[in-house]
Amino acid sequence: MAARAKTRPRTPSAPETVAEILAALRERIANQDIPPGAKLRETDLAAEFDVPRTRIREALNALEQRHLVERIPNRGAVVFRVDFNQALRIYDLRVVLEGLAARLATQNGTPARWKREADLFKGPLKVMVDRGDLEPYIEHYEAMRRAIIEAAGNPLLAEMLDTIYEKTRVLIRRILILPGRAEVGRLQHVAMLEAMARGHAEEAERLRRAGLQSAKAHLEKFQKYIL
Amino acid sequence: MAARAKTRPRTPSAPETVAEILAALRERIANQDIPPGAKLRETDLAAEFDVPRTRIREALNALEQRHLVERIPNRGAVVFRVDFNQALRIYDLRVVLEGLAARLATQNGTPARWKREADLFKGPLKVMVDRGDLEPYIEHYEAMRRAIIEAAGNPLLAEMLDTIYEKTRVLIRRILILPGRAEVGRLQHVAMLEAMARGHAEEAERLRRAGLQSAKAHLEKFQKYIL
DNA sequence: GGCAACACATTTGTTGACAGTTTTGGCACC
DNA sequence: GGTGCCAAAACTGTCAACAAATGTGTTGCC
Repeated sequence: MAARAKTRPRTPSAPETVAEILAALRERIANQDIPPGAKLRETDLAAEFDVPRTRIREALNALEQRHLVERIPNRGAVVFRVDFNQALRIYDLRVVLEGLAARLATQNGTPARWKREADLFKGPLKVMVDRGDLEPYIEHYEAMRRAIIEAAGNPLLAEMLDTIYEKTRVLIRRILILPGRAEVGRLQHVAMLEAMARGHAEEAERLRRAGLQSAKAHLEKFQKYIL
Repeated sequence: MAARAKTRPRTPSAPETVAEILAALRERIANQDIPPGAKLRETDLAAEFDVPRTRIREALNALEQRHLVERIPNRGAVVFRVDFNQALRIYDLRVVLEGLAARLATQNGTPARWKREADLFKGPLKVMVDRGDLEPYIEHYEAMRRAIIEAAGNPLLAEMLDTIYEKTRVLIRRILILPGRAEVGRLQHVAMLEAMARGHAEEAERLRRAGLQSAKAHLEKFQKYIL
């Protein structure tokens, strides 16, 4: 799959289409490689990606519609800054949307799938948390989360969660690093996944909501350490 | 407010900016003035609005991102068709998002506001439903719904609900016309609004969710009459 | 030395023109 | 009379040049 000369004559890592440029910029903003408040100059980006400026403009339009950048007339695009209140509002949305995802995933997926996931969180992932080895734990958490959203089978839901998750991705990591938080979260995930393995959709939804509410409470409590 | 020569030299009803054109097209698609499957030709729209084609293109890009039109390469934009399964998925989203809106509105708004609304649904609006005078009833229902979303005070939530509501606006009307449905819905709204007036946020959420679940059930039951 | 005003450079916004692709209409052939 | 093919028209996709606005640096005056 490395060399498909027809569709991609250049190196695979060079973004050229609007969609590719958009994805690259979304990634950078979500990782805060481009920090909040930073100005995105069209000319610079056009030079960097080696594409006409019009294409950059289209990508910036898309970012604006996702509220990842703010467009100030005649002054360009600035990376949106998520303040504390907005972060809380995003958590309110995550509570209900991820709750829905858990319910639908329970109805659509096989119990065995979630049983396997629960065992992971009880075994290897517990060891990681105990060791304070959080990076691989976070990675697997995100994979589990994506699996649930995927299994929910509602593309519109998936897109909404994408849109809001990328806005708080760095925040989520900062919450997880708080003392004791990772273990609390892990136990909540185990409880939810076991409910899913038993096929209890409503209970899975309730547990997912409770887990995110408690994460939100942590955010409020430790606001000054996070934002 | 009729004649502000500075900011709007022409008649107020002539859309010129991208935002205005976008709003006009969204309205037409939501009303099915432009029916699903219809092709939107850039040249025609440019001529109709008397703006350069590039501006139409930008509006179409925005519509594409909202999944209101589908862009087929070199073949233009086609109005998206919401099939039965997609309609059900949209209802799943409405259930949780409008439930959240009801909960937040209860927490943020004044009880008197919701009491007044409940009385409307018990008095004048009941008369309308009994008479089969559904058009003004629907109009007030939508106003009440907007008031709740507004009071929820979460712009991102408001935007998400906008995005999905406009896709099923015509469907909602067809469900409401089903025999007996309007009265069932009215009673559910009364129950929810009274919970809101009592300040019972969680109960309001639960009732809103139940109301929309029952609307979804109607949609499933009478699928052949609606789609 | 500080401040205001002007001119220049930089950046964003807008548009028409050109290129590529699909559709349509007509014509010849079977 | 129907069908396949070719050419022309119509439409979308791409871009580079032009226009407008903003920020910056310099100069002159108080």
